[in-house]
Amino acid sequence: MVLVERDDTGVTLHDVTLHGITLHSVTLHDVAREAGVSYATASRALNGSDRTVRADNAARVRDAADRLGYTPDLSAQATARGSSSTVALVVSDIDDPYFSSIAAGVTEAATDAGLIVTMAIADRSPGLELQIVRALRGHRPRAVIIAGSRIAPAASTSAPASSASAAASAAAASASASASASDDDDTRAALIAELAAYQQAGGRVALISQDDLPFTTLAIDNTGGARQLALDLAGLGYRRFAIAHADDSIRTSHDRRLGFAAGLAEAGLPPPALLPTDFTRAGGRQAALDLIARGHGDLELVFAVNDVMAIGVMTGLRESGLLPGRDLAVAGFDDINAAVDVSPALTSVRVPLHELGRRALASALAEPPPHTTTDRASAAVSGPMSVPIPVEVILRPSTPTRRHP
Amino acid sequence: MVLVERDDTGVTLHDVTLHGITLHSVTLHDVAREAGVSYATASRALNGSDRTVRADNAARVRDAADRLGYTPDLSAQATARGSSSTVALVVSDIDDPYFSSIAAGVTEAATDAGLIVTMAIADRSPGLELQIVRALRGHRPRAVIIAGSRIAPAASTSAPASSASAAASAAAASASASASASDDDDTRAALIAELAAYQQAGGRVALISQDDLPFTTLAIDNTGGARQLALDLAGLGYRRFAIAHADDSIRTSHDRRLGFAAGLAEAGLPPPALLPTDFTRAGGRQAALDLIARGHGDLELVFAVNDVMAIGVMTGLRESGLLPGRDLAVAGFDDINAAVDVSPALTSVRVPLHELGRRALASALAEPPPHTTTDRASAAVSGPMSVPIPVEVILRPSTPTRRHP
DNA sequence: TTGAAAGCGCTACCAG
DNA sequence: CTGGTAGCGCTTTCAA
Repeated sequence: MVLVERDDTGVTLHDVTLHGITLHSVTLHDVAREAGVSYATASRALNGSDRTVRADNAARVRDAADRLGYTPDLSAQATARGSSSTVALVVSDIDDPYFSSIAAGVTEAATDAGLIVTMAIADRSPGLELQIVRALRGHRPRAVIIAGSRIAPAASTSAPASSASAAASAAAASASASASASDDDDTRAALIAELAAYQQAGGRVALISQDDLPFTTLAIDNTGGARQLALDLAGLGYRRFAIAHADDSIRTSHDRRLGFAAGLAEAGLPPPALLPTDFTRAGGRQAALDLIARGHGDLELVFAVNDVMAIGVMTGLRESGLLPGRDLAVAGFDDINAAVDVSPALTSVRVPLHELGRRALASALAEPPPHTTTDRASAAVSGPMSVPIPVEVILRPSTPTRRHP
Repeated sequence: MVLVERDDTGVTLHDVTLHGITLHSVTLHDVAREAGVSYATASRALNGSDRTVRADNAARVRDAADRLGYTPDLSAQATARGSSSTVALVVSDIDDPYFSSIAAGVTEAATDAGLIVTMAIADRSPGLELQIVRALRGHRPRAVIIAGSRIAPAASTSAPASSASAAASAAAASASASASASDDDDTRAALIAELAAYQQAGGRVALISQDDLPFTTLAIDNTGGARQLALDLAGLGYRRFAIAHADDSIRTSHDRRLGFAAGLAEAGLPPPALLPTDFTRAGGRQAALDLIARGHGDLELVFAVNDVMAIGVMTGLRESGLLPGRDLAVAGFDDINAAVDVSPALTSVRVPLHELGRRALASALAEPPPHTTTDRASAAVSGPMSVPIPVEVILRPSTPTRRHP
């Protein structure tokens, strides 16, 4: 199966015939022979950590290496070393600007660290997410970063807002959330177990925006940001609000909704009307359509718990013949790139998505090892840390200063 | 370094102490012992291709495997098999909706094929792209998909349109393109060599929208789409056009520009004014600002060679006090998700990005092996194929039907 | 500082 | 159909 043929230049080629395909590549062996040193020395010169190779030998090896076009086989390195040079990134939906910005940050940081990222898409399903994390184990990644879990599976999504009044729908949302609670809890427990095992095996994990799991988490200040937004909007003169939000099983939605309500209360304003819907652009649009269809009364502003929804709201408003910003103000959360592309530009709460990605990787890598051979207790001592990610309100034309009549 | 300890359940744990970190994982060895069969049999039962394991044995092995929580070490598998289970995806900028949609498609298809994708970001630099492809080799991916190369490096980007008249700038753009041509050519040649070597080694490659390289390519019908767009727009009553385009070294821009001009000619209309600028949102905005600043005369419509630029144009128009669609129509190309979020919704040429990603992976995987051991000539016979990707004009409110005065 | 050789976890050959 | 075993390409001890 393996035939080693030598040509006059001393270059050795390994031709591995496999399934009828001929692979062909330069190995460390070839480099060593070409450089006239041993296998071990070549290894040390090229990828060794404790560098104890004489300068001239090292040079000859490096020389031979790139004369031959040698690239270390990372898989082999990984098996030999017991740890790979990859990090795994799990996102709900790479086609969502929120996640693609995070992915950009993670990838950038990984590249800087000499790591390469493997990406998987959980499609907003905790079940799939769990499955992915399991499959990922096989790659023995140095770290796994999960962005955007804790999204209710499709089945448990709240009933469309169209079918009921705001108040009734909110109740329905809670009900459907508890209906699937036990399934969700199972998945959640399994994910925790999986991640814990992975961590035990030396892996690092960082979660983005899921402060309810016992792992290092980058916690976006959803509550504080929404609260501040409410306060700032009140300062602009707004008095009557509605919130387009998703099922409470989506922590992000839940926290932002509560934070916003808290800010309103703090400003001495009445509680907002609730517009329960999906956590998507379509959800936002539908919420707006329904709202206008049944009459929005004296409502002045709709806060959607994320920008994608807010953009949906703007679209829905327009389809209903209303001009966002003028007839009804709109605000979102996340400050995705598109926030400045819509018109009027969208007021939002800026989350440093790109930076968040960078820091997620950094935090994971910086995590203390699970335990050293000598000190098994240390792991328990330094528990999962929470990295707070501050956010910032960005006022834009979608919420113009309001002159009260 | 390796100590094997056996506990009463028969489970064996390998504790590998490395750099002071203790890894810990279940190997095939453990599974084999737990199931009471040989190593080889366990391997066959779990991941073998030619399945010749007695049913009861197979069952016992599977059983043991998930009792122990065994996951094959993919790196080890890859070294042993000589081929990995990953595909590499190189995109210019994952935070750009064009690429993130493609990435979603590739990832989806990869998951379906049981492959996992490693992603790298070339940051729109051919140099970086080359570097990445080189680094990727180490992972021995089954296939590499490159989306969006042939983007001029920052240094050779055309001069800002603001500094000159449209005509003069166009000349400048060509000039700067040729100025950096030799550097570009070097990089290009190196990339081709690298990819060819990779292919020789059994790898598959698919390129998206770079029909000038000798590899399987998914060729978006840029020329035809732009031509059809021009024709349709003419049908709507438009007569005087401008094109916001980028440096001609960016093939995509070049082809779309020429296709559009051809369509105009075909419709018996005068050639478009040229607005050379950057291939980005900022570029589009700047082009619009400059255009309005020096007076757009009787211009009726601006075609930007991609949606991101078109959205920039709309923003620039608004900043100049013009209403896109009413005062000046705007059209783009790509039909990214955001095209329907802006207002008025953007007329564009739909490129099936998600599907494109799926097909890119499929095409790469379907590629004939470079050559079999017996038939070295076959590779030359079945050269690189070009997979045409049809596009479709989508008319939206940013280009309302025009009544001529 | 170097070379020999024993691993890493797994696959695939060869006898039986 | 099964077990033994020689690889895969690399790292890292261990003596020299």
